Parts: sequence; C-alpha cells; structure tokens
Amino acid sequence: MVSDHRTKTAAPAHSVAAVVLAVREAQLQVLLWERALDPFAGAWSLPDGSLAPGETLEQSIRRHLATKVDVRELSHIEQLETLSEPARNPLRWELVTAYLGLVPADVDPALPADTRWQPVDALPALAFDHAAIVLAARERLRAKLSYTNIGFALAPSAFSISELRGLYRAALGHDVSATNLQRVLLRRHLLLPTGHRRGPGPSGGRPAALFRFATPRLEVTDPFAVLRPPSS
Amino acid sequence: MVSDHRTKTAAPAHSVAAVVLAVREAQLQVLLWERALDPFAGAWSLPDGSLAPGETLEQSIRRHLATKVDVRELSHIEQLETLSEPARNPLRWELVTAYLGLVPADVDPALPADTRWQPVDALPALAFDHAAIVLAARERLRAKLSYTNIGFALAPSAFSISELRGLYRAALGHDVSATNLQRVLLRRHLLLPTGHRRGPGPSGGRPAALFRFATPRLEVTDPFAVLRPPSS
DNA sequence: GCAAAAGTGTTGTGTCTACACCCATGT
DNA sequence: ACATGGGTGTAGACACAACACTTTTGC
Repeated sequence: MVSDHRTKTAAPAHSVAAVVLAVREAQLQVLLWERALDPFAGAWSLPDGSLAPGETLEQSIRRHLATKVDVRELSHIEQLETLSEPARNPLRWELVTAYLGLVPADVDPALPADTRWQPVDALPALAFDHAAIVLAARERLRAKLSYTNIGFALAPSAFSISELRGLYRAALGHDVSATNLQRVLLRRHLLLPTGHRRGPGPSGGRPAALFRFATPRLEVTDPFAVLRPPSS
Repeated sequence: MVSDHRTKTAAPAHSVAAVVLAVREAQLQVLLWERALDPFAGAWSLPDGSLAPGETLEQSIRRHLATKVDVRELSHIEQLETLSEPARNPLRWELVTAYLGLVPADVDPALPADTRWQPVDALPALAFDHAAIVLAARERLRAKLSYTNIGFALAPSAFSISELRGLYRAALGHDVSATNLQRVLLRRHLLLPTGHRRGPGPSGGRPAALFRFATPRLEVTDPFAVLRPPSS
C-alpha cells in the first residue's frame, strides 16, 4: 500500500496552524487572524498555511508565522495534534497539524492589520475546528506548567516572583500563592537569583529580587513518577 | 493560501502507522510487520497504510489494523505524533501520523504469517523512522501509567495484584512493589474488588483476591497539579 | 509443622498548602 | 510612624516507599 499509486492521487491537502499564546495584560491571549479568503472569509482563525515540499511541519509553521504575522520570537514550539475530520474544511479534503507556540510576556511583535491578540477566555467564533485546537493548547500549557519548566517560555528574561505569579495565574486561570510558587520552583532548581533587584514602586515597598529560569529549553522537572523505580 | 490551488497538486501522501503494544510473556511487545514491497521490502516495520478519502486518521488506522493484521480488540488507542521529515520515505513525499494502540494481556489475536510480536527491548532494525516512533510510544505509555488509569488497557478483565504487578513491571521496565501498587491504585479508586478469588498454585499459597479496573476509559487520576487552585 | 504466596500495619521521609511573622522601602 | 509590597519560618496534611508481620493455602 505504501507503493499503491492510486492513493497518491487521492492524497489530502495538508496545512499547519499554530496556537500562539502569550500573557498580555494579565490575560492568556492567543494570536488570531481575520481570514480574507474562503472558506470562512471574514471569520477569525488561527494563523495557518500549507505545507510546502521539502520542509517539515515545524519548519512550515515557523515560516508561516514569520512571513504572515511576523512572529519570530517564539520561546517554545511543540506539536499538538493532527485533525482529520473529512468535513473540517468545506472546500476540500484537508488535514491540519496544530502547533503550540509561546511568546514571552516582554516581547510585543508588530502585527499586520488583520491580526490581533484575543483573550482565550473570550474567543470569537473561530473558523474550522480551531476553537477546539485552542482549548487543547491551553490544556497542554496548563498541564506542563505543573510538571515542566515551561514557564520560561512565558516569562521575560528577568522577573520578580510576583510578576511570575501574575503569569502563572493568567495561564492557569486560578490564583497562585507567591510564597509557594517561589518555593516549588526554587526547590526544583528551575529558578536562579540574578542578584539584581527591582526598584520599589511609587508607594514604597520592599524591592523585589529578580530571578531567571535556569534553562531556556523544555525539561520535565517533576517526573510525576508515583510508580518510580525502587531505590535499591 | 488555503485556497491556493497550486498547493493542492503538491500535497504529500499521508499514511497512518500504529505502535500496538501488549505485555506478553512478561515483556512489553510490539506488533511488527515484515514488508513485502519497497521501500524497505523485507524489513520490519510498524503496521501502516494510506489514509483514504472520507475517513479520519483514527478510523484509518483501525481499518488497517483490522484488515491487515486482524487486530480489532484494541482496548485503547490515541494519537502520538505526525512525522514529516521530507526524506523519511525514499520513494515519495509522505507524512505519517502515528498512533499508540494497546491490547489486553489475555487476548491473543490470530496473526498473519508476516506479522509478529517482538519485545520492545530487542527490536530489529525498523523501516522509516519507525524505531523512534516505538520509543515515543513506550515513553507515552510509561508516563500515563503513573498519572492515568491506562493500566486498564493492558490488563485482563479480572486479575490479582501480583498479575497486575507483572504487567506494570514489564511496561515500566523496572520492578514494582505489589504492596504499594495495590495501595496507590486503591487509594485513587482505580481498582475495585470483584469479590472472587484465584485458586492457589500447585505449591500452595494464599488465594489471591481478584480486582478489576473501575473504568474502561482513559481518565487522568493524578492531576499532578503542584500548582493547583487554592482551596478557598 | 513448614513452605509458599497474598495482604496489612506501621514507620519514616519528603513535598506541598496555609498562615503567621519579619524585612526593606517611600511618605 | 505607618503603609506597602517582598520574603521567610513553621506547622499540619498527605502521599509515598520500605519492611516487618500476619493470613491463608498446599504438602
């Protein structure tokens, strides 16, 4: 079957789409794009595009993000899933491979006019199956915040604990104790003190120590291994 | 771009492949297939096939498994990832979406002559990028054994704790304490006593109580939420 | 009684939450 | 001095591993 030539002519189109998330104004936001062409002309959708010969899926989504919405400063990218419902695109048979991309809170890429950040909690109707993809991306991010160092991808290069707390709160959707956040992340050696301090605000207050993430690459830090190997 | 008709003619072929795992003879084994046709004729590979019009990826891999290796008793199936390296297939541009499938230890599907179970720890050279897919599947299974009820998909409908221990040991690759396995799974209400007992072996011994998994569907049982919402 | 296999009791350790308290700065 | 925001100390709850011990069977 791999060499069945009839299937070659019946191959589906393949597109890539990205859920680009960032915390902006204390909210988890996603980068959306207003479609100019059918299907779903005028509707909001995820940034997407077609896979070109000679490139991998990840190269493809990076290319589309760079050329169409000028987003190059992704601190992290990972594949989410491939959707294949035959009717997902009303015009043709098309699969899509979805990616999760993260942008640090301190970068603000210049966006084209048809592109906008939207809070994930208040999404407009989205084209295709993109609403489900956004929710899957948010779940993936939330889970990984608990057992990996993925916070590095949301945070600026240096930050105070309370700033980091704001990022976690926005991404997780619930409050986080600054006390325990600091201790959990320090215990796991995810955070390093930079030695610098943030100046206090206009109304005073103790200056906050600044931290940075120890590693700018995704690592599993809590091997959630209830069933871990015996110590002997 | 979605409506760019040039890309339609340049679409890649799309195949599906499955890592079907089961614990057999105290080892984690994978279902392999000896390829009859090029590319990689004569080499071992994962069971695979082409996506047909009108079907989803999951329907497709279920169809190929049912028709080609006669495996219908999958207790669980989930998508792993989609691989897209342009040179992964030497004959043509082809993506593959990989699935993880699990078969309970007490079912033994009749297999065609070109199909065989092989221990994951002693794999022959595999076609394409299939070796990497098998390792990804094993990692996914191992992780999910710790924080979900996925054990239900490896286990028969009723089992003693020591039988279950054997399954976990084979899948995880290290020893597991029967004492603690029982307590962890009971504490999380994954396991229910059936009220029946297994007769003792020829050399005596206390008869083992039989258990079953409470739910035959994947559930996250340990929300590994170090950063969980405050109780108030 | 003795060996074999299953299951329970118990102790110790580590990680987390919650909350009280202390520290450093501006006005 | 006092308000404001940052950081630490500590106690309690919980989950887990390890291991000793008890129970139930065959011989």
